Amino acid sequence: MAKPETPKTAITPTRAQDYAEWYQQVVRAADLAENSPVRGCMVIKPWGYAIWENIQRELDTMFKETGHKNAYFPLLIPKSFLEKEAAHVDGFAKECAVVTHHRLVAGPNGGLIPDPKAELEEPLIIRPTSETIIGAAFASWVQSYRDLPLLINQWANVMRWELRTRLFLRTAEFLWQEGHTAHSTEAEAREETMKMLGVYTTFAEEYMATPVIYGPKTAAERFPGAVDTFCIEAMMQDRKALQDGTSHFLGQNFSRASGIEFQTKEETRELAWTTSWGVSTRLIGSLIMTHSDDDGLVLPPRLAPAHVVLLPVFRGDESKPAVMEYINALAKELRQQRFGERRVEVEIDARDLRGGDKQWEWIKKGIPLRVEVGPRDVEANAVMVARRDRGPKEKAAMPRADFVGSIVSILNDMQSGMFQKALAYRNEHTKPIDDKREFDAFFTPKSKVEDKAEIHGGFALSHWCGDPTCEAHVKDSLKVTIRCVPQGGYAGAPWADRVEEQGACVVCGKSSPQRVVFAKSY
RNA sequence: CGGGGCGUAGCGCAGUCUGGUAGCGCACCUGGUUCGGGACCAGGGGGUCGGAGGUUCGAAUCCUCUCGCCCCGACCA
Repeated sequence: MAKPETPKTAITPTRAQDYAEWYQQVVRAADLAENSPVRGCMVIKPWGYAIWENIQRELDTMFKETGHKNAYFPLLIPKSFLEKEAAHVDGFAKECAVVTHHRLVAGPNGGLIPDPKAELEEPLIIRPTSETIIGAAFASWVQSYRDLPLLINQWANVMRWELRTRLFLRTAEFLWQEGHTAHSTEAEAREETMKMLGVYTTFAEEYMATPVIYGPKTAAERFPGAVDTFCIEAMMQDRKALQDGTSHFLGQNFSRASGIEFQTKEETRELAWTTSWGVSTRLIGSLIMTHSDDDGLVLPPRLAPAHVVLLPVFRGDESKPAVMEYINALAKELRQQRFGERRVEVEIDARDLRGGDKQWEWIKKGIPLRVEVGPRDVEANAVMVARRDRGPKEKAAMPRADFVGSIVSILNDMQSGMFQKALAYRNEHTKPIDDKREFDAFFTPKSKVEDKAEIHGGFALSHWCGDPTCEAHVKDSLKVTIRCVPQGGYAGAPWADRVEEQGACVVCGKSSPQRVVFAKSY
C-alpha cells in the first residue's frame, strides 16, 4: 500500500497557508520548546536552550569587551520601588505578578491556602524589569563622580503577566539580559545608549544573519520612564516587524526616583544619567521567523547548537565497526577546526532509526550540515554532504579531506547566504509610499477571508509630521505602528537614499523631515 | 480582559446533536522482509475522554462551574 499523500513539506501548514500555525509547528518539530503546565510559561528544551546559550555567550563577550560587568539582583521587588517612577508604574502595573504571603496552610477543603496570618506587610512584585531594584543598589554604590560610569549587566528571568502568549515571542516568564549603566554626564549616557544599540545591530547582522533597521522610537512606543528609546527592527517572513532589541536613554528619571546622586569635581551634587538595554529569548522567535522554511528550522551556523550531524549508514552489521571508526575519526578531525570563537560542533547520530526519518529529523531541527557515511564512503575515503540551505534531497559526494578542509568556509558561506537572503527579502518588501490610498492598500490583505489573511504589506517608508494624532490614526485604522525613525541599517538598499528626503505626512500632509518605518508588528 | 474556536493515547483526529461503558491514522514496542533512506507484513503496549460538581440504572456524550490552549482585538521584549 503506497502512502496516500506524502507531504511535499515537512511542516504543515506551510508559511503561505497559515503563518501563525506554521510557526508553532516549527517550534515543535525542531524540538525547541513546549508549553508548560504553568500558564503562559514555556519549557525550553535542550535544542532551544542551546541556541539561547550561544546567544548568551556571544553577547556576553561583546558586553565585556565594551567594559560591562555581570551582576545579579533580586527576583522580587518591593511594590514601593515600582511606584517611584510614575511613567514606569503606568507601563508595568497591569502585568505584574504579586507575592503577598510567605506561608501556606491547609485549607478548609483540603489543599493549601496562603496563611492569612502570613500576609506580607508590603507586597513583592516579581520583576517585570529591574530598573528600580538596580537603581536602589546604584544609589548606594555611587557617591562620587569617581564611581562613574557604572556599567552593569544582568542575565535573568523576568515576568510580565501577558494576556496572550506565544512560545518565545511572548511568554509570561522569559529569559533576557538587562544592561544598566549610570554616568556622570548626559552626553556619556547617550553615547552608551547608542554604543549598545550598535552592539545589538552587530549581533543581529553577524550572528543572527538578520538585517535590522535601527533608530529611535516615537514617544508613543517609548519604554515607560525612558527619555528616548532606540530599537533594532527586523522583518519576519510574514513581513511583520519584530523588535529584536532596545536601548534606552533614561535621562535622570530613574536616578531621581532611586536617588542615584554623586558629588562632582566641583563639589556640587548631581543626579546620575542612566541607561538600560536588553534582548530576550524572543530573539529565538525572531530567528525562526526570519530564516525557517516549510521543512522546518533553519539556523545561522554561528548560533546553531551543532554545525554538522554525522549519520552512519550500515549495510548489515558487519560494516558497522568500520563505519563507526571512520565517523569517530572524522568527528575528531572536524572538532579540531574552529568556526568563529567556537570549535566546529559535531553530533553523531548512530541511533537505530531508518535513514530517512533521521534525515528529516535533522532537517526539521535546522542543523546546517548533514553528512552521511556508509561503507562506500569508507572505501573511497569520502563523505556525502547535504546543506540545510539547499533542497532536502540535494547532496554531494566530497573527498573526506576536502570536507574537513572546507567545512569552515562552507559554514561561513551559509551564514552570509542567509544574511543576504534575509536582506533581499526585507529590501524587496520595504517601499517608500507617499500616497495615503497606496499606504492603506499596502497594509490591507486582498483575500476576503477574515481570519486567514494572506501575507501582505511590509515596511512602508512614509512621511510623518511628528504629530501623535496621525500616528494614532494609522494604528487605529490599520493596526500599523511606527517601528522606528530609521538612522541606519539599510545602506545599499534600493530605497536607501529616499529615507532622509523631506516630504509631506502620509496622514495629514504637513511637512516631514524624513521618512519613518511603518509596519504591522509582533 | 472582550469576541470566536478547541481540550478524547506522544501527535493529528472521529465519536458528543440522537447517553449504553472508547476508536482510527501516525508515533512507540516485538518478530520478519527491506533500507544510501521519510518502507512493508504480522503481532503488541498505551487513554480516570482537561478538572470539579450535578442529572441518570448508566455520562466522552446532557446541565453547572472551573482550568488551559489556539485565532482575532486591546496591552506588550
